[in-house]
Amino acid sequence: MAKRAQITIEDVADAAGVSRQTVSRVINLSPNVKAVVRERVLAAIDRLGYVPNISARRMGGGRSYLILAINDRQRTLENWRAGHGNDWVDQMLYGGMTECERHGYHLVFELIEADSPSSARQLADVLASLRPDGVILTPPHCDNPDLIAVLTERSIPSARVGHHQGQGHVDVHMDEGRAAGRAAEHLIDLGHRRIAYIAGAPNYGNSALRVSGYLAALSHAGLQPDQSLIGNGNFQFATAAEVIETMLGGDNPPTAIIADNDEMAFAALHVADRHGIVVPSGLSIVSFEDTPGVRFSVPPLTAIRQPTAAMIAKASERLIAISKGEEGFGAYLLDFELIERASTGKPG
Amino acid sequence: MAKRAQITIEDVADAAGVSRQTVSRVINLSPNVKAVVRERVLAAIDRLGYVPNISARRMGGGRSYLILAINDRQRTLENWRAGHGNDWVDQMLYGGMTECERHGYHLVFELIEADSPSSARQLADVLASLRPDGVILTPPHCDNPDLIAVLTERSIPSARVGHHQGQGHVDVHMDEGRAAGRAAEHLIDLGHRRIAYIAGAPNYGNSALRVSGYLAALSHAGLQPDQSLIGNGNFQFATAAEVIETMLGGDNPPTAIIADNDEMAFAALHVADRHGIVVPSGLSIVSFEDTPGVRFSVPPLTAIRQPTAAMIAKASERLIAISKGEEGFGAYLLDFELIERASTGKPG
DNA sequence: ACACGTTTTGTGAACGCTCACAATAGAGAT
DNA sequence: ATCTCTATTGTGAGCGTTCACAAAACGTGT
Repeated sequence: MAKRAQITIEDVADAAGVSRQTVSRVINLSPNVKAVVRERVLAAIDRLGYVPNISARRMGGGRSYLILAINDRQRTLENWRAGHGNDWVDQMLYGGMTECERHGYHLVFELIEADSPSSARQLADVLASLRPDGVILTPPHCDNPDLIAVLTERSIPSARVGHHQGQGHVDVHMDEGRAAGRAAEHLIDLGHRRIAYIAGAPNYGNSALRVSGYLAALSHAGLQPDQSLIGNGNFQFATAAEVIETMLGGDNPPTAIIADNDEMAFAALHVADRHGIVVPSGLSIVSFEDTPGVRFSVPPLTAIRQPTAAMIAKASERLIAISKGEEGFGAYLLDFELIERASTGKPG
Repeated sequence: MAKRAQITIEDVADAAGVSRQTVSRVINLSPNVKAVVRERVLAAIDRLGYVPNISARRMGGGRSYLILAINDRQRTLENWRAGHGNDWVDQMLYGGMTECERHGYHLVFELIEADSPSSARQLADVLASLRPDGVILTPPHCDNPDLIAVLTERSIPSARVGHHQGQGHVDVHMDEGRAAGRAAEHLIDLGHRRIAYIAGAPNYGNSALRVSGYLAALSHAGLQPDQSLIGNGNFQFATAAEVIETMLGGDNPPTAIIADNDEMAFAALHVADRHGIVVPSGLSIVSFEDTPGVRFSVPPLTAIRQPTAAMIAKASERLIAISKGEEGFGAYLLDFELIERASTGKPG
C-alpha cells in the first residue's frame, strides 16, 4: 500500500456520499442525522479506518480532547530523584488515563512550581500551547488563588483534588478526619489504649484534619489524648524515625502508631526492630497511603488506602462531561478503605 | 483585563512590525533573521506573553511536539488493579516527561494490547489522532513486527526499550547479562559459593540473558553451576515463594539468592523469615529492579538498579532530535548500578 | 552605476476540522 | 394541493500555524 497521507473527513464524506458536516455530525453524536445516513457514514469510517485528527478538531474551534494534570514540580522531582518514586503520580495515571481513554480523551501531565511568582505564568503558557478542555490541580496547587484565577479568566473547567467546596469547580476529596478516626478505632477495637499519631507536614491541611479525626475517635472511646504521643515526621523517614525513637524509648511508650504516610510507617518498623520490639505483638502500626511496597514489608502493613486513582478518574470524568456541555461542577466525596494486614494486632 | 482570545502569531507580528513568517522564523530558530529584528520579535513575544498553539503548529504541517509512550495494556492495568502500582510507568514518566519538557515537547501515555490481532489498528488510530513526532515502544511491544510496520509505513521515528539493534530505530538498553554477572560477583566477593538465581518469565528474553551472565560469573570464579539453584518465579511473589521454599528446605540450601525483580526478592525475605533464617547472615539477597519499596524493607535490599528513567529520557531526546531533522538512530547502552544495602553480607 | 548572487522578508495557500448560517426535504395542518 | 414548521443536509468561512514561493534588500565585483 502506498504511503498515503492521512485519511480526512472529506474522504469519508465522499465515500459515504454526504458532506463533511454530516460526517462531523456523526462523529460528534449530533442527534439530527437520519439513521440510514448515520449507518452509511459509520460504515465508511470503519472501512477507511478514519480517525479524526485531534489538532484539526481543536483548530476548528472544538475541543482539544486533552485533560491536563498538574503536579508540584519540586516535590515530584525530588521524590523521583531520590529514587522514592511517586506512587501518587502512578495512581493518577491509572485513574486519569484510563478514564480519559474511555471518552477518547488524552491525559497530559505537567509540572509547575509551587510557591513561585511565575507559577501563574507557567500555567498560562501551557494553557496557551495545549488549550486543554480541563485541568486537574493536585496539592498544593489546588490552594493557589493565582492559578485558579488564570483558569477562571480563560474559563477552563478545573478540578481540585483534596478540596470540598466545589463552587464552580470539580472538587474531589476523601474524608480525611474519618479515615484517621477509622484507623484509631481499628486499634482501639484491638484493645490498644496508648495510640500515637505521627503527622506529616504541619502546614498540610489534611494532616490537621486527620489529627482531629484521631483525637475525636480517642475521645469517643473515652481515652485521654496524650500530647507526647502526637509527633511530626514531616512525611520523611529520618524525621519520623527520630520522633518514634523518642516515643518508644520513653517511660510510657505507645502500643500502636498511626503514621501519616507509608515512609513514616516503615520508619516505625525500623525503629521497632532496633528496639527488639516485635510487630504487631509489641507494637501495632497503621499507615496512611498504601503504596505498593507496604504489602511486601515484614510484616505487611495495615493501611488506610487513599482513593487517589478514583479521585483522578472522577475528576477526569466530570471535566470531560463539562467540556461536552453537561453539568458537572460540585464536590465529590470518595470512599477510603482500611486494609488490614499483619502489622496490627492485640497489644501485649 | 477583558477575557481576550488567544494571542496569535499575528499579534506578535503587528507588535514587532514584521510579518507572520518572520515571527515563525524566530520561534523556530531559523538562521536567516537579522539580529535586530530577532530581538524586536523576541521582545514582543515576551511582552505579549505569546506561546505558539500546538494544534495550529501541527496543522500548519509542522511537528506536533508530542512523543507517544506505549505500554502494554494488560500488564499495566493488572498491576494497577492489583494495587501493585507500576514503578516502571512512574520512572518512564520521570525520564520522559522531564526530557520532553526541556525541548518544549509533551509526553503522552497510551496503552495498547499486546498479543491482540487489533494491536496494529489500535496504534494506527492513535497515530492518526495524535500524529506524534515519535513513539516509544516498551516491552513487549518493541518486539511486535506489526507495530513496527505501522510506524515504518507512516515513517514515524520510533524508539525501542530493551533492544540493541538500532537499525532505523532508536534502541536503548542496558547490559542485562553484565548486570546479573555483577550481582553474582558481588556475592562471590563476599564469600558465597552457593548462589541461587530466581528468573522471571522464561519467555522473557532478558531473563535468559541474565541467567547467562550469572552462569558466566560463576564459571569465571571457578564455581560449578547447580541446576537446582536456578528457579523460575514468573516475576510473582507466590510463585517465587514456592520455588524458594523448596530451595531453602533442601539438603544443601543456597547462602545467597538473586531475584529477577523486587517482588520475588521480597518473597525470599518472607520465606527466610518463616524458616527463621536471618538476612543477611543466614541468607543474602540481591534484587533486580530497585523499586522504591526496597529501601524500606527490613533489611533494605541490595539491588541492581535498572536505568529505566534514563532509557526513556534518552529515547525521548533522540526522537526529538530526529524530529528536528538531526541524526539520531542507533543503539544506546546505558549503565546499570548495583546499590549495596543491608540484605547482602558474608555468609555464615 | 550595473548586473549578479546571497541574505532577509513577505505573501498566498494549505492543513482538517467545526462554526454559523443557508438550503433543502419532510411532516402535519388547513 | 398549499402552506408552515421542523428535521435534516450542505456551504462558506475561519481557527493559528507552516510551507512554498515571490519579492525586496543587501552586498560585491566589474
